[in-house]
Amino acid sequence: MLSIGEFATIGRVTVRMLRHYDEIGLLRPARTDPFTGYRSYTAEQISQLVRIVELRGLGLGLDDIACVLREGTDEAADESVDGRLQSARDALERSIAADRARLARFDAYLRRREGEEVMPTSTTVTADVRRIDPQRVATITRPAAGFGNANIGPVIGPMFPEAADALVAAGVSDFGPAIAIYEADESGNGDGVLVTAGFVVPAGTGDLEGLTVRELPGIPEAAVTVHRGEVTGIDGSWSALMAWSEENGWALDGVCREIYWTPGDRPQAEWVTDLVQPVTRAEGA
Amino acid sequence: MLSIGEFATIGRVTVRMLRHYDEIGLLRPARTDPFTGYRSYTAEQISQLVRIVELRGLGLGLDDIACVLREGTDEAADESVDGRLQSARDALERSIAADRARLARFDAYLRRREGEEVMPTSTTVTADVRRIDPQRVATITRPAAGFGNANIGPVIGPMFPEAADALVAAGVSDFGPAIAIYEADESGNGDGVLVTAGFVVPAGTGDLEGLTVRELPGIPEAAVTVHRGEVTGIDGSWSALMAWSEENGWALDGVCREIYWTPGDRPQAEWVTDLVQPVTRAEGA
DNA sequence: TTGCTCCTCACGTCACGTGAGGTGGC
DNA sequence: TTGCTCCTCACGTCACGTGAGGTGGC
Repeated sequence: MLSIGEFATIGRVTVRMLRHYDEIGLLRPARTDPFTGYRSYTAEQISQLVRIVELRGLGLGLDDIACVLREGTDEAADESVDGRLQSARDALERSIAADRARLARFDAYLRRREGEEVMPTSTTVTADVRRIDPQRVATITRPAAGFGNANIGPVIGPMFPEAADALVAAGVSDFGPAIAIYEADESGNGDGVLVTAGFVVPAGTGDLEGLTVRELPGIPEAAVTVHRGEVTGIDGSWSALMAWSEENGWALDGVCREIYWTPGDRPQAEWVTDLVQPVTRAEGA
Repeated sequence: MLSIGEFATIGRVTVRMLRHYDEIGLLRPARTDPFTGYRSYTAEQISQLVRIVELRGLGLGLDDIACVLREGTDEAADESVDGRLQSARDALERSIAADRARLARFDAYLRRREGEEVMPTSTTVTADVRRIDPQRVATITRPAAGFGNANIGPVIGPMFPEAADALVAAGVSDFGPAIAIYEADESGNGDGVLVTAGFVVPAGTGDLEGLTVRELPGIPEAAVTVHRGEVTGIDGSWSALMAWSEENGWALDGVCREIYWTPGDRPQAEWVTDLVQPVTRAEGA
C-alpha cells in the first residue's frame, strides 16, 4: 500500500489532483482510513493513474475519461465512448484551426500597429473582418444614376418610409433595422446603380404586397466598419473602409450593404450605420 | 444615446458582456441613470466596442485589452503593451504547437484502440511517452556479462545497499529513489553491460567518497511504463515496452533506465519500478 | 393589464492551485 | 518538541451564461 504522497510522486501528479479524482469518483483509493481519512493506494492502481494522465494529455475532460475507463464494464459507457472520443478529436482540430486564423489576424494587427507608429497622422479606421449571417429582407429596388451620396441620396430617401408603410399595411410590425444594397446596373450606360432598400424581417416571412421578400445570403468574410452621424458623410467612411481593406491584405469581392441600426425618428447626428463589404484574402497576402 | 440593448445589437455582443465590461471598468457607459441604474451609450463608443471585440478575437485577455486601449493616455500602460501583445502571440503559437502534438498522440491512441478491438488478447501495456527532467545521481558502476535479469540481478543486488551506506557515511540522508542505468560495454566481447546503480540526490550535491555523482541529462521523449512486483518479472515488462514503442511508431534512441520508487524495506511484491526508454519519432510514422 | 427592456444579485463553469487551520506518527 | 505528511474546508481562477426576482415606461 502506498500513501497519497508516494502515489503522487510515482504517477507524477500532485496530491491535490489525486484528492480531486477521489472526490469526483474517477480514481478512488484502495482504502481510506475511516478514522484519520488517510488514503492508501495499491501498486496496481498505478496503471489506472497512468491511463488517466495519458487521456488528459489528449485533451479529454475528466467525465470523458471516466467513460473511457468504465468501458467494458458498463454498457451505457460503452455506447458513448466512441462518440466522446470523436468529439474530443473534433474539438482539438477546430481549436487548431481557430488558433491559426487568430494568429494570422494577430500578425495583420501587428503590421497595422507598426504602420500607425510610422505614420501616426493617417486616418485611423476601426474596422474588422467577420462573418455575416444570412438575413431575410423585405425590399424595394430602384435605379440611380451612379454611386456616391449625391446620386443615391435622393433616390433612397423616400424608399424607407414607403417600405415601412408597405410592411405595416401587410400586418408586419416587428421588423428589424433598415438595410440598403447597391449593385452595378448593367442595363444602362454602365455607370448606373440598382438601389435596393428595405428592412430586415423575421426568418420565414412570406411574400408581401408591394415588396420583394428575399433571403440575403450569409457572407463568410466581410470587412465591416461603423459610420456615425449624418448620411452625407458616408462616402468618406466607405473610402476609408476600402483603403483599410487594401492595407490589410483583403480584396473586395461582392456586393456591399449598409445597415441602419438607429430608428428613423432619431436625429441623423445620432445614427449608427454598418458598412459591409464582402472580401477575400488577397493573393500574396 | 443608445440603450444597452441597442448598443449590444449594433456591436454584436450580449448585454451581459457589456455589463461585465462596465463592472471591470473596461467600457463604461457614457451615462448611468442614478435612480434606475439604466446604462446609456453614445454612438462614438461603438468604435471602442469594436476594438474590444477585435482584440478579444485575437485571444487577448480583458486586462491586456484594457492596457492596449489605455495606450497613449497612460505611461504605465504604454510600457507594458508591447510585452503583453508579444506574450499573447507567443501563447497562441505555443497553444497551436501543443494542440498539434496532442492531435498526433490522439491519432496514435485511436490506432492502438483499433488494434486492441481486432486483437483483444494482445498484452495490454499501459505506457506513454513523456519528457524526463534532468536528475542528479550518486552511483556505483560495475560490469555484467549481458542483459536480462539472470545476468544483471546478482551484480546489481548488492550495489544498492553499498551505495546507500556510502551516502549515509558521507552525511547525505535525504536521497531519493533508487535508479539503475544499463549501457553496452564495448571493452569486452561485445555482449557485456555496464551496470550503474545508485540514488537520486538533491541538485547541487557535490562529490562523495566512494560514489560517482553525475547529472543525468533530461530526455525530451521517453517511453515509460511501470513494472509492478518482483524484479524477476522485469524482463517481460521491458519486452512489452519495446513492443509497445514499435507498435506506436517510436524508435528506440538511447540508454534505458530503471527507477525504483518503493523503499527497499517493503516486500518485493509491492515494488513499483519505472522503465524508461528514450525514443524518437520513427521515420514514416 | 400585458410585453418588453432594464436592473441587481448570485450561482455555475473546469480542473485544480493555494492557503488556512488542524491532526497523527516518528 | 520539531518536521513531515496527512486531513478538510473554502476561496480563487476567466469571461461570462443563466436563472431568480423585481422595476419602469408604453
